Amino acid sequence: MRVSREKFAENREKILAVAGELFREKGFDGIGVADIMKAAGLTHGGFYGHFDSKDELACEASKALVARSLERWKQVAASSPEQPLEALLAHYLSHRNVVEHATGCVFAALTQEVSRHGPEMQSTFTGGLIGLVEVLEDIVPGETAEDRRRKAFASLSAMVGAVILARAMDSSELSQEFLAATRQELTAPSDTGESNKNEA
Amino acid sequence: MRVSREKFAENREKILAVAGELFREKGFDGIGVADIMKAAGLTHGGFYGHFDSKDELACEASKALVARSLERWKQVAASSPEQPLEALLAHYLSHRNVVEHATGCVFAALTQEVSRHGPEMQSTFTGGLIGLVEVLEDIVPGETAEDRRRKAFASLSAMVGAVILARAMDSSELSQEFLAATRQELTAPSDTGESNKNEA
DNA sequence: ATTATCTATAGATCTATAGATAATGC
DNA sequence: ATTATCTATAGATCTATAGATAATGC
Repeated sequence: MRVSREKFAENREKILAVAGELFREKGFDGIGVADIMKAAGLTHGGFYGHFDSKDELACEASKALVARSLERWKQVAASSPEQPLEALLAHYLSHRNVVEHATGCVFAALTQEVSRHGPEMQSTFTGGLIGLVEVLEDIVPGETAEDRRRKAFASLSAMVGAVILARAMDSSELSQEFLAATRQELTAPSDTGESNKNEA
Repeated sequence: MRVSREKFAENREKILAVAGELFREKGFDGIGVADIMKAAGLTHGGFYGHFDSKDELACEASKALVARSLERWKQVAASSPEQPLEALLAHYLSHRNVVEHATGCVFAALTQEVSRHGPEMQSTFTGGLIGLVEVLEDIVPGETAEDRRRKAFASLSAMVGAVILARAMDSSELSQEFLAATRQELTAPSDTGESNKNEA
């Protein structure tokens, strides 16, 4: 029954990968250790050779997901040097990210549970989200660094918020409306009433 | 042990009120029927005289919270006829709404769990969120109804997103930055690069 | 010999129910 | 007599552990 040292490391990664999907799909409380191990092709008892507790798994899986998400954002932004913001909005505010919970954005799936967990998980999410803000700071328009930082925080709020609200809709038309409206406002905002007062 | 018909109705309301707070604080899966009843000053077994199941309670409590939230938004907007949007942003993007989960916005607390529940709860949240969009449609700036509807969807995404992300931060300075940036961008957006090209 | 996994289970927790209890309301 | 609540518990589920098993690696 024992496996090689290499296979052991592979099994750990498999558990982390499967847990990352199941946590995003069902929430930290919505899936048990036994079912995660079964999905990884292992038995329940073997879990505790890899992790001390379910909470440790939740922290490790979150770290991996947050790191991967940040890498992905940097890739997408770098892949379109002409229009990095537009590329990121198209990537993030997508139908796929609304319906595919298990493989979609970790922040859109699990952020509301973070404050109910320990400080380690909160630290992971804080670092990841500020990382995304820093990606946005370099690509949002704005004359001063202060303008861009403010716009980065507000844009990230709108992006994650739009996907979370789109996921709560019971109609795909309404989901799409959250995505399209946010995408458009973050690229070419309509009149704000603060300037260009050329109303009828 | 039996109580009057009037007290029975009072007890039901008490259960709904206590459940509304505990669900928002700990999530639907984070609190049990026994603890909800204890918090309401009743015993576990008595619960099933009021509701058929925990899921029915979750639906009823959500309906009440969503309805109350919508009422509150209308009140706040109506209370400042001169600057209804500014009043709503100040009300919603507040420190209180970040730290007081049990009494704060139901959407900032529970929206991520909605898609894991049944269609009834999804319908409740959909109706509530579209109600908030309609409140915003009447008070956001914009020349056409289409502009305002788009801005309403995008603004709601940003508002709810900002509170959710602020709640995940492990530093109150960063929480505040999400709130302040979103509030400012939704009232007086900075340069977008699409117009007013007066850069250095 | 060491160790990664498996089988089996302890102990805790959770939803829901059954039957008893006692106060209400016809 | 009806019924709202209480006590007690059944049955399911979940985390974590103990001890057995068998393959690896010194």
